[in-house]
Amino acid sequence: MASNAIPSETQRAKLERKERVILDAARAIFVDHGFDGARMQEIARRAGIGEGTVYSYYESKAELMLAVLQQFWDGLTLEAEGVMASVEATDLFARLEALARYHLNTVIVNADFINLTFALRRNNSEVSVSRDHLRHYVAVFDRLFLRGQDRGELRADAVLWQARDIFYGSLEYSARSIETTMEADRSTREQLPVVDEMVALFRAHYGATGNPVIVDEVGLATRLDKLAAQIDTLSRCLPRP
Amino acid sequence: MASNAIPSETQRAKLERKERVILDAARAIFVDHGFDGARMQEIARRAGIGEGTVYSYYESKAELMLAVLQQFWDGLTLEAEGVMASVEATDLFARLEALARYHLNTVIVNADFINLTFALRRNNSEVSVSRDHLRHYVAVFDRLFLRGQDRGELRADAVLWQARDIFYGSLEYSARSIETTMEADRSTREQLPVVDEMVALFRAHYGATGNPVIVDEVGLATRLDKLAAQIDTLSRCLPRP
DNA sequence: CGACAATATCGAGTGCTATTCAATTAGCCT
DNA sequence: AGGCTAATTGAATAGCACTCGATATTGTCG
Repeated sequence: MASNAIPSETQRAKLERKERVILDAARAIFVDHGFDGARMQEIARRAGIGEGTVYSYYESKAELMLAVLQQFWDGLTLEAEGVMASVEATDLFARLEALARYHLNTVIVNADFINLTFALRRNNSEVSVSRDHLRHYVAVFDRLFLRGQDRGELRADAVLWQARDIFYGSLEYSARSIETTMEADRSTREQLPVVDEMVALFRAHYGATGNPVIVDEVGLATRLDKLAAQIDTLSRCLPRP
Repeated sequence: MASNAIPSETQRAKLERKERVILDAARAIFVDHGFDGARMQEIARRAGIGEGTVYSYYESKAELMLAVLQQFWDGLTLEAEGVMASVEATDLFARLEALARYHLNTVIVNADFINLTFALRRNNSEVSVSRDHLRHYVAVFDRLFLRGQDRGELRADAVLWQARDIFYGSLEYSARSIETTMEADRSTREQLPVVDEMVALFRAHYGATGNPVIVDEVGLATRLDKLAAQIDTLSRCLPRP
C-alpha cells in the first residue's frame, strides 16, 4: 500500500484522491444495498476503477465498510461539537437539549448508517476500531456532563457512563420507535416531546438537589394564575393613554 | 412444506420433532460461529440429516436464523413473565427492579443472541417478524407500567413508549458497557448499581408527585417573570387609590 | 530522450457456500 | 405386493469476495 520510496506530493495527492473516490462510491453502494447486498464489482465500477484495485487500497470488504463508517462518525463528531459551540447558552440543560435534539435527528436521518454500524458487530476483530470512533463521538456528551458536575449543576455522585448509556440508549431506541411508527414526516413532528422528556428526566434525576432551580411546579402555576388575575384587574383600572 | 393431505398425528409429531432437531442444531452452530461463520452443511450434519432437507423446513439460512431467534425471544418472554409472577411485592418499583435486573442479566448472558438479533437487521423483509417478537417481549414492561398508571403510582401523563424506550434502551447500552469494561465476573458485581440507578430514575421522573399535571418549569418561570415586569409597569402608571 | 525499475491497475481465475433439483428412498393405503 | 405421494439426499449450480500473473503507468537516471 504505502511505498518505501517517498512519492512526490502530487503523487500522494493523487492516491488520496483515488482513496476518496473509492470511499464515496462504497458509501453510496453500501447505503443503497446494505453490507451483504453491496457487490465489490459495483463499487469498483462506480469508482471507475478495476475490481482488484480496490483491494490495494482496502484489505477487504469489511475494512472498506469500516473506513466508510469511520468517515461517517468522524463527521458526526465534528457536527456535534459544532452544535455545542453554537449554543450560546451556558445553561447545562439547554446545551443538553441541543445535543439530544441533534443526536436524535441525526440517528433518524442516517438510520442506514447506524444500522450498518451495528451490522458490522458480527466480525469481532474489526469492531474495536468502530468502537473507538463511537467513543470519540460520545465524548461530546462526556465533556458536557463532567462540566455540569464541576459547576454543581449535576449531582456529584452521578456515574458518568451510566448517564451516558441512559442518554444515548434511550435516544437510539426512541429514534427506532419514531422511525417505525411514523414513516413519513419524521423530521420534526414527534421528536420534540422525546427530547423534552429526556431533558426533564436528566433534570429530575441528575440535577443537583440543592440547586436554586424551580422544583414546585404547582406553586409556580398558582403564582402565575394570581399574577394574571392581578394584571387583569390592574388593566381595567388604567385610564386610556 | 405442509402437506395437503392431513398426516397422522404421529407423522405430524415426527415432523415437528425433526423441526426441533434442526432448530437446536442451528442454534448451537449460530451461537458458536455467528451468522456468516455458520455453514449450512455443518448445521445439517449436526442435525443428522442431509443438507437439502434443511431447505424443506426453512426457506433459507436467514429464515432458519429467524426461527432460532423467535424461539429465543419467546423463551425470554416466558421467563420475564415468570419473574413478574414470582415477585410477591405489589409495589410497582420493586417489580420494575426485578424486571430490570432480569433483563440486564439476560442481555449480558445471552449477548450472542442479542447481537445476532440486530445483525439480522440487514435483511429488510424479515426484520418485521423479529420485531413482533420483540414487541411481545417488551409487553411485560408495558403491562407493568400501565398498571402503575392506573393505580396512580406513576404520572398519568407519562407516555408509555417513551418510558419503554428509556427502560430498554438504557439497559441495553449499560449491558454493552458492562460487557466491554469488565470482561470477567460480569455476573453480579457491577450490575446492581445500574439497576438501582434505573429504578431511582423512574421513581424521580415518572413517580406520581402530588400534583396532577406537570408543566414545563422553565417556560413557567419565563412567563412568570414577564408577568411580574408587566405588573410592575402597570402599577407605576396607576393613580394612588 | 530512452531504457530500466518500481509501482499501480486490471480482470479473468480460484475457492468457498448458500441454494436447487433430479434421482432415490420411505411411508401409507388398498 | 404394488403403486402413489411426500420426504430426503447430495452432487451440481450460481454468486460473490478475493487472488494473482499480466499489463500499463509513473519515476529516475544516464
